[in-house]
Amino acid sequence: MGVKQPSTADRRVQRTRASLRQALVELLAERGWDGFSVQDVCDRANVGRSTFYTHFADKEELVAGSFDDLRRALRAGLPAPTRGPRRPLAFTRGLIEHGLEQRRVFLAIVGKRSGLVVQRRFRDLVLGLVREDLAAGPAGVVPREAVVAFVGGALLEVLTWALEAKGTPDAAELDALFHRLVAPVLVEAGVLPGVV
Amino acid sequence: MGVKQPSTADRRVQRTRASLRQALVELLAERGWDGFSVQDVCDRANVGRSTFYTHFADKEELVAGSFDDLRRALRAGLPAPTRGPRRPLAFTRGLIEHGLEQRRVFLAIVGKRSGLVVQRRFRDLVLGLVREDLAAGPAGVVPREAVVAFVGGALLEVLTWALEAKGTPDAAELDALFHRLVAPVLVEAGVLPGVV
DNA sequence: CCGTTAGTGGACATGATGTCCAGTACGCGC
DNA sequence: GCGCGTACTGGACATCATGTCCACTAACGG
Repeated sequence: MGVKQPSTADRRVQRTRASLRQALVELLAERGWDGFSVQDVCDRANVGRSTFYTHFADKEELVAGSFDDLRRALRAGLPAPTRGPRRPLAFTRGLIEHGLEQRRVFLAIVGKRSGLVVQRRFRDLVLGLVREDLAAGPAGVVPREAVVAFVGGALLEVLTWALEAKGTPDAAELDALFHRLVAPVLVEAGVLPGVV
Repeated sequence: MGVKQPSTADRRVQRTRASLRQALVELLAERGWDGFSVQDVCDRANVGRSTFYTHFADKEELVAGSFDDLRRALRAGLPAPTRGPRRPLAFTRGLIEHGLEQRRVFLAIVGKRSGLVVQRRFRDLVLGLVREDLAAGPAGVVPREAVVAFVGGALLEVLTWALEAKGTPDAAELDALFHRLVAPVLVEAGVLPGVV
């Protein structure tokens, strides 16, 4: 899997990797996943192609790290756990904001010019966040994973819809819209205490 | 786009295309989208590779036809419009049944060994069916397309979850589960007349 | 300041794609 | 049935991206 022979400490290594990641994100936004080759990434990053392969096995392995960063950012941005009833799926606000800000990149991830690996990775990230969030709540009547799939899928597609929409939607409104639709689902699933 | 110079009437053409489609579906189920080349399809179908290109521009164009067939099958399988209130999203039953029957193929379409084109095409198919279905209902408070995205995404992921689950789920139960979760969404969106 | 480690760039093998063409065989209409 | 036309054959070609390898150079860190 990992081909990372170079010792992470070395400055040269850090600069090389940073350049490559940067170039990758730019090219992804500009041309879509299939729109550029490893050679292109190296050209833009000013890195020899053979160097690329001493760090990453392929484009996919390179992109993986960026997703880890994103995941960390989204988890970090959560509001402090206040007292009282926790608002479920609070992370959606950050996700939606981030998505609308970095619209070009997210469109490349989620849109029709994406690549399977990228899309799948993003989907796993979103489903993972939903899963973690719901894990905190009470067990419901419906299988937990079914609810995760239902809610995660809905979130993914609503976000995609918003990103592909013509105008620039408002993050707050969009988040409210999603929560309006998802709340009754959580109640029905018994995950959220609601009108019994 | 279409490279179909051969006249569709000719028997040779029909046999050739049928063989290719058949081989495609088999290979898709066996090896996943990236697991085989145009050459492989031709070998299995007993068709010259150059012949392939006189019919289709690439693997993607070949697979497109199969999806058209699937869409037609799913629309045809709907119950006759009985009097009284129409049950919304009735097509899900057929979709789920079909998916569980043809599990291997569907896993190849929806699973992690799929290809972007295939997944995207299937997603469009499902969202299209949802859109058509909801179009029949009353306009709601929430943007129609948002509801389509929400419901379609949820359906896609629940189906994926079921297909990837270890055991063999029951189609009827699964359909009931989905409808249980989706019903309150339709009510909230104002698409389904419910408890006001 | 020097030894170690990373980066360079070019060569090479591989494998898939898509195009083209001359020859063959098969279906269709007469 | 027969022959005309069209589809299929298969192999050659050009192209392109991948991934590996290696001898050489540069720069980091102790």
